[in-house]
Amino acid sequence: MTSIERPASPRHTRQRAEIRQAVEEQEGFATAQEIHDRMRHDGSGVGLATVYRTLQGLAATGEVDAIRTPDGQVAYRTCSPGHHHHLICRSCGRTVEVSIPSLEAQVRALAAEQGFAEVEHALEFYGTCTECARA
Amino acid sequence: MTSIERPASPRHTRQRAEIRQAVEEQEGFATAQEIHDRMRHDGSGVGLATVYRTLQGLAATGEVDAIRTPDGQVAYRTCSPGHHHHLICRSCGRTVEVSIPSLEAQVRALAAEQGFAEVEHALEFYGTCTECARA
DNA sequence: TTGAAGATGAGAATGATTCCCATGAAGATT
DNA sequence: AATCTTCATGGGAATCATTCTCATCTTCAA
Ligand SMILES: [Mn+2]
Ligand SMILES: [Mn+2]
Ligand SMILES: [Zn+2]
Ligand SMILES: [Zn+2]
Repeated sequence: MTSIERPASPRHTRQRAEIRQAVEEQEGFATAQEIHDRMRHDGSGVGLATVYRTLQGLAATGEVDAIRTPDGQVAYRTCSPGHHHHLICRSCGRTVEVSIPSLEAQVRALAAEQGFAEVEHALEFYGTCTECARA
Repeated sequence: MTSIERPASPRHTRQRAEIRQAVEEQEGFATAQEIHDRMRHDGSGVGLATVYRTLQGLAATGEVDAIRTPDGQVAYRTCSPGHHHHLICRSCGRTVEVSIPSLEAQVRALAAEQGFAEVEHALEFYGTCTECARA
């Protein structure tokens, strides 16, 4: 039998480095297009498709977090390691990482109770931060 | 000053009735396109745009629940009233409604703690149900 | 240095959702 | 019931984020 293809470790390229840096510099979440725009504005010539591909890759390995915004777009951000969720300001994008240990426990309990396996969950909070509240 | 436009109560039309019924009959969540397909298959001549518009309206009034699937599409379902979340089977679509009182409390606490206002959250669980597990 | 496996970029293609607008119905008013 | 105003409908075009294609570079192991 042939062995199952294992994803080779990604190659180190200038583009990948630039993209990684762009995501690290930014505050809050940004979409592939927004990141690409900023890179372009800063003189980079990286292609949009490459930004999409690379961000997906980084998200797959957990190097960056990906969420789906309420309007359906995917947004990325460099986050602290480990499982956590986000409290995001709808108007300015300010993001606070939050972890809810008791929730994680209940999720496992509920899943087991219902006989569900391999349960994943995505939880994001959207609100208005103090700053934006007075405006 | 002019009064702010208030959304007039929607008119009762054959299409709206058909769509409402289609959503009620279905099990689990379905996208506008899936619902439209099924209606078409059952002899209805309702237009796709109308299905999209109507489902959005029903979701806005809370008459149906709308969620965004992991792959980005919007799916609808008739649910029991009140705030709750869903445990959804990735392969067969079977859906279980769950409510997590302690989570709701912590959300309010976290929001207040961080000074965020008008915080909303969406939480859905995706897993494999017992049935689909043995297959 | 070479070559094979990958990565890139430009533009085309996709696909869900929204828009547009001419036409058809709902419902309030005579 | 006839009329009128307003909203709803539908079908096809338009959007727009994301993915795909593929010819052309790069990386990196040998
Ligand atoms: Mn985070
Ligand atoms: Mn429900
Ligand atoms: Zn803010
Ligand atoms: Zn199942």
